[in-house]
Amino acid sequence: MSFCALIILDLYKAISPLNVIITINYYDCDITFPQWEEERYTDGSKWKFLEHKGPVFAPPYEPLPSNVKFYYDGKHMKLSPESEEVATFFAKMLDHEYTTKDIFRKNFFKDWKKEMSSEEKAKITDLKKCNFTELSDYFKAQSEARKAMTKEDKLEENERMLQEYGFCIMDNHRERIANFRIEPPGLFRGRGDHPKMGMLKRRIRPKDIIINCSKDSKHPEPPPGTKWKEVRHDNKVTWLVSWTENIQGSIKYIMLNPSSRIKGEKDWQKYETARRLKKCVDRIRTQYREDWKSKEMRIRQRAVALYFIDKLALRAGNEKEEGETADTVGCCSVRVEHIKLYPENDGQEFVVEFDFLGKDSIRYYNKVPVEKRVFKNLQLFMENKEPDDDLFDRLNTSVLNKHLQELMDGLTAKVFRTYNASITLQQQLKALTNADENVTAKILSYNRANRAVAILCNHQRAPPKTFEKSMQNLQTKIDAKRDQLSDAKRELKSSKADAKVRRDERSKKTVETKKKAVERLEDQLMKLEVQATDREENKQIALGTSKLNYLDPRISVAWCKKWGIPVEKIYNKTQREKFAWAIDMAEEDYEF
DNA sequence: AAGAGCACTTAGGATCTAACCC
DNA sequence: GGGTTAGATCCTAAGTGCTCTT
Repeated sequence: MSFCALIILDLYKAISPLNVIITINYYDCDITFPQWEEERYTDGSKWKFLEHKGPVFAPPYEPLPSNVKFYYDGKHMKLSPESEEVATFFAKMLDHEYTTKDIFRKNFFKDWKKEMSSEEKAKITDLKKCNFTELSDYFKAQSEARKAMTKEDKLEENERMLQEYGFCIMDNHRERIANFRIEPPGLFRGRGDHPKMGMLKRRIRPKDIIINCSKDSKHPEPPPGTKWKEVRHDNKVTWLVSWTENIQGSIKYIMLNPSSRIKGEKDWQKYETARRLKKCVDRIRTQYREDWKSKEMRIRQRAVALYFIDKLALRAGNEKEEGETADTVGCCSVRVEHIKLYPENDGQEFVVEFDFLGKDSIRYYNKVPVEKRVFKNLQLFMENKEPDDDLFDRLNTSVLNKHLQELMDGLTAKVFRTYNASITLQQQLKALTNADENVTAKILSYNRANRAVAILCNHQRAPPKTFEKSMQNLQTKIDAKRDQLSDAKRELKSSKADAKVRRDERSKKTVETKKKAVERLEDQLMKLEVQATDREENKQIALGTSKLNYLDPRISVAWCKKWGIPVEKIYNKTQREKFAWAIDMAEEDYEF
């Protein structure tokens, strides 16, 4: 490398940590472009050039073959294609609990009727009298048939679509698109107790679609005989395609993959903000503790809420429109009914019990001892309130974030979650990693550190359906391995005795072989045992979310380098692509 | 200040695929 | 080589937080 190139590269490093990705992509890109400068935009624009092929629409509806029949009140009934399609959506979900729920059925039936012809509407008046079983069986058979399809056929089709629609050109790079397929029509499945479950999610047509690309690009053509809603050239946003969804009226987007420059840079920035919080978190903590004593109610509420956000990694808790979504809360929207105060509980003083549904209707349950001042404040906030009143009636997320912004540039409630997650990982890794242990044991330590974060952030999962069985299977394997090991040890012993008597090369060799066998078995047994521990501890905990969204990847990369663990053991291929910037940047001494 | 709209990140479950076991 | 299982990937809902409007 020439001296000049070195300087440029170095400069690059100062500007962007992503230089290597940029370089790699540069060579990967098979289209030549005017070489405008790689730079961080300072005017809020996100790109200069953007070209893509537009979205892939859901396949059109294929009417049922005539031998697959729908029955109403025991009698065969031929449905119009429009209402038949909606009927198939219900039929496909027949095995799901959803279809037994009152709200789901009510919403579905209401929307279904809108699609029916007037004759159908007159006839079909009771969902209970509808028999979808032939439809359901037909789709089950179809999915079996698809499974039987050769791997090659499926793969080829997918690969072709990916190559054609899965990439775009943004500035100088060919980038992967995250979701280039438009969501197919179907029945809306909200999470938890959602008031809109079962409603018809309508089919998206070209005239619903807004295309975003640069003026000087070749913009995608709509399917023959159709038109886009709009083609715009807004480089202040990162999305390529958008449409408005009919259930909540919100906008959906097609955006780039996490491996893209634009997402990677944002991700890196997020962790840099969290690191800046690290530098001033002591000051902020001192300040909110001081504010617990404030004369002003709103300041006390703000300070207590912030304490929870910091200590318990709660989400901010924006207000939600009633009746539009499931009833879930975060910190600022917690209600009196969601907490219980115990002046004394299990030998601890000033215990607060939290019990509420958070994001995705995941239950947050926690009993925590708090400072006396916090406790007294909570009592005060709850005075003369009904159970369904807001605990923090003088606070909302925008008030809180405005305050945080004054404490540190770029500080918002969610930065605390990122900060506390990452700092916890770093501390736990330090505490749990044992230099003398082997790679397997170290990885268990890593997973335990990861788990501590997942617990902090309340990342739960439903225990896998086959959990008990798979634990049993593993235990059987462990038992078998133990037996093998004791056999091998016995053989080793006897071969040693044998060698002592014979004193020849051949029996010495046998001893060596047997020794190797014992070692191998010991190693295998240990791996199985570690696996069992890991799996048991992970039963209801999801590690993925924190790994992907909250843990500064440079901490993990540095840990791998420090202990000689291949990074592949921690991050799979997709994750390595997403965190390429960190893998490139972080040295073993990296400190969050 | 409240509310709506928009853009973006975060989330768990469903589905697919590859690895493993007999 | 066929069935099972674990892990990867896909899907899209559900959050956060900012800006613009009233």
